[in-house]
Amino acid sequence: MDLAVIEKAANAIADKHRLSIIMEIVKKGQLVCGDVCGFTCLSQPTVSHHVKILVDSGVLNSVKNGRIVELTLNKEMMKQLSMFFLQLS
Amino acid sequence: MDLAVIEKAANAIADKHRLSIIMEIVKKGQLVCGDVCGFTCLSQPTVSHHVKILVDSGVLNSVKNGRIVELTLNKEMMKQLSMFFLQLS
DNA sequence: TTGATTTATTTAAGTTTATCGATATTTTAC
DNA sequence: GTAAAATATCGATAAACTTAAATAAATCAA
Repeated sequence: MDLAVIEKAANAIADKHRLSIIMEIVKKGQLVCGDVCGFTCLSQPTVSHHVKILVDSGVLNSVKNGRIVELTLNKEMMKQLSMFFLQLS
Repeated sequence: MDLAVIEKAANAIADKHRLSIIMEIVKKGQLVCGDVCGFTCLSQPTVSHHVKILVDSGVLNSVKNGRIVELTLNKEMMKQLSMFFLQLS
């Protein structure tokens, strides 16, 4: 378990807007970037910025499909995080 | 599961120095603030600042014992975090 | 009580992050 | 090829964070 991975993932999660993106993906299964502008009050460049942080950290998976980007949760990362905190508890 | 709790805990964890404080406590069982100045290269006020963030977020427990502050891991919080990510995986 | 020790607070500088308007890039539709 | 749509990048600004020096507060020891 690489601590740098944990640190980066924690940083991605440690934001109100990014957490709400995660929870919306959990609810819907997947999202495209444009959806995020809808349920948050953020501009498109700001959404793009937050999505980049989530994807770069490994919290979200992104698949480019034509001109849209489909976002899903990286469940493998969720499992790793769960195991990490389980070991600490 | 309150998302604000998750956000605050994630923020506390999302820092190299704070993560190393956590891991040192895991290894040793407990620490006093002064110890942290030893194994990190941080000044005493900086350590105090980081410890405050960790305690305020609920990641660490602190017990004042005379003039020293004993720090332990809040395992209940670790359990909550583990469960949160387990549900997402 | 005086001096030493441990932690907290204040303040300020430097760095990073969040935000959005403007613009660019990529892809689709016509 | 042109226009529209989805996302990314750039540039600027404001807010937040990290850090440490200086200082304060609390407690212990002699």
